[in-house]
Amino acid sequence: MGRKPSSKPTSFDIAYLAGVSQPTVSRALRGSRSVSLATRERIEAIARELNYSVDKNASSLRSQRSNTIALLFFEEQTPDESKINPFFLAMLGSITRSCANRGLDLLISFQKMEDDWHVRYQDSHRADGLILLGYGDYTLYEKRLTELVGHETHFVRWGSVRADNIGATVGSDNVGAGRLAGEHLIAQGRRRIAFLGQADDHYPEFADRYRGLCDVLTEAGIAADPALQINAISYEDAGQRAAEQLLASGAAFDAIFAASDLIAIGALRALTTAGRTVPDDIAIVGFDDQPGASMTNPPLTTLSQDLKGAGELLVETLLAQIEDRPVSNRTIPARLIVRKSSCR
Amino acid sequence: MGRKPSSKPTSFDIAYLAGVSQPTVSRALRGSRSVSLATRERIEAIARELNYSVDKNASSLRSQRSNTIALLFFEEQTPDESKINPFFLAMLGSITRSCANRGLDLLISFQKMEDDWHVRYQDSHRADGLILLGYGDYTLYEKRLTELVGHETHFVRWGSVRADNIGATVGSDNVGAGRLAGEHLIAQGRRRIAFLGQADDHYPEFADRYRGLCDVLTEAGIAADPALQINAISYEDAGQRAAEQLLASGAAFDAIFAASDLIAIGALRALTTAGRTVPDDIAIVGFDDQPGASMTNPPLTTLSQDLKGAGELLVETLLAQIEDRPVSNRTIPARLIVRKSSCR
DNA sequence: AACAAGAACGTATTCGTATGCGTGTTGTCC
DNA sequence: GGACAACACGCATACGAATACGTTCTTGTT
Repeated sequence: MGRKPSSKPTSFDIAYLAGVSQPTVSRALRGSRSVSLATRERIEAIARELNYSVDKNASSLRSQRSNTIALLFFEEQTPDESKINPFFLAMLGSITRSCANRGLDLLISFQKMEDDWHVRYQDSHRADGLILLGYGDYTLYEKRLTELVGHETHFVRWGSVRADNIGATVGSDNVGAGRLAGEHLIAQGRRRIAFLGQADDHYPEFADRYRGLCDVLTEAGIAADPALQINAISYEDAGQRAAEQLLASGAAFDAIFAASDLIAIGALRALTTAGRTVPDDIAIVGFDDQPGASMTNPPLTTLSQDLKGAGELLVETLLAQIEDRPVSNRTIPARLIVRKSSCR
Repeated sequence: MGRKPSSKPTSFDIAYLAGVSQPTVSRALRGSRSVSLATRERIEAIARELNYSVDKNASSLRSQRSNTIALLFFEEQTPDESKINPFFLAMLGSITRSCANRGLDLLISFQKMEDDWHVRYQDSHRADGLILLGYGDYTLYEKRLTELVGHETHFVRWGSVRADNIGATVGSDNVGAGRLAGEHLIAQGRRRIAFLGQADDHYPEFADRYRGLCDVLTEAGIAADPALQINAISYEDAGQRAAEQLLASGAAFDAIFAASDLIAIGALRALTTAGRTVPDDIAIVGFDDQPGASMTNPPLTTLSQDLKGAGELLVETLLAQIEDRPVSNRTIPARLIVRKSSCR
């Protein structure tokens, strides 16, 4: 049995004071059924009084479980600025909340892909698994992801959910969201709907949104016109340039579905500059409902992704993987937020 | 000596392969001078080949050092949304970078103050120290901070740097920044400069900015008019209301120094609505240089805080405290960004 | 009454690394 | 040539909690 309760109390100190052995303290505090209620309550009282807290390192070492997950951001852009995508920041909030609710610690890093994540986080037992948040060209990362799988690293990523994905994926139902946008615009009497955003495999989420739009157009008996799809990555300038390009092409259109709010805002500026009015001449629908979307002129109709649900699902999926429960990819429905920019 | 190199290699496996003892491996990998160069290189080669990585838990347990710091956000507002202050998000980026450079892990949490931080993070040896980022009424937190000091918790906070602060503090030179704003406006020929922002002890950073302005006015032989100071917390509506109040008061003024960009943007809107032109009638200077400050109409003159330096200094100060080196409060100079809103 | 089963613990050991202390070997200087 | 220091390691153990495996009482069963 331990002796004098020194500076930082250990489970031995508690054991001594409670007149039991150290393992009993450990069991009691973890709520094991094999400790009598009376003993447990006595131990808990002493622990509370001493302000005892389990040593995380000792606990993790013995149990081989850190109850910590690592959140890794990877973006290709970001020259050297700490200009983080606002969408992921909101996601960050939602993930921290989910973790806190489950008693998990959260490590974060914005390190580039060059590093050996599995070594740094999982092999060193810092974290039990990884959540990957990225944006941009996914094909660049496939090699890396394959490596992670090879090392039996637990991870979940946010992105476009497809059957052939490497690793577990959670993402918005981008196709469904594209449909919502299309249906709404058609209901508003629009027929010539342009899409501003990359539509190739390098940006699968954007491509999915475009596909949803095309599906709905086809079902409504409207042919999707490839001339109305203009590439744009998710920045205002890109949106502005894309809209200018669309205007310059001379193609007729009465609506724009932008793959992100930033693109939409850029397009809005280009249209206004060109003398087109929104929503009278052209309806616009954005994507993300980012702060500021409601403050444009006119306020932007957009699609809101369920970030709270996303964080929850990411953590839940990762946990399932860590605990060897069956894991499946999951999508989360998006919600249409109707504002002035799409309604005459 | 250890035996068969099993799944996850340990220092024993390496020791066995290198024909040395485990402690020698430990020392070699930590770069101890008491291991010969030849031996160290041999060990390093084997470690690399086995993809060995030191077990963080075992290491931290033995050395009583986690090489991890915890970043805690606390805001009073935030209904339940994950609406994080953009300024702190930028700070987050800068802090993660500093930590990465020093090989530190970063834990983050948005938990409210109710929790026992010192217990959760330091007493459990999750982290060696805490960085506190907050906004709003500091007086609310003093009790808590005193508690942290009482528990000998290592922490640094971001905020107004004053001699009587509880705990180590790092912050912008708000007084100096206020002076910069004042000097600039006076140089532009302005004489009646209003200040929009709280100026009481509950928002010491704002109060400091106001004081810098007042100092410079006094030195220029201009009496600071208390009627030109209107309270406002850091939101657009607050800024708008404050400006409306100022207009309604009938007080003459030819410039506004807003305690934050959000306040400035709100004020800008109020002025425009009231038919005043910026910068011809009224010059405006904001604070923070937040993304979007350059996109207002006219673009906003503002003060930019050195976030990169801030993250660096926060981490450095915390580390000094952890390692028992002398710690002193530090301020960081702000930089004036001149744009159209303040120049005729 | 004898025995099985379970409750409620204790004992010994384990997780993987870091560190205090001791030891053999070499070199060197007078 | 002997003494002493520096070097390069090994040995034993500590860090603090979790866990495999017994052991001791109860209690119930037939």
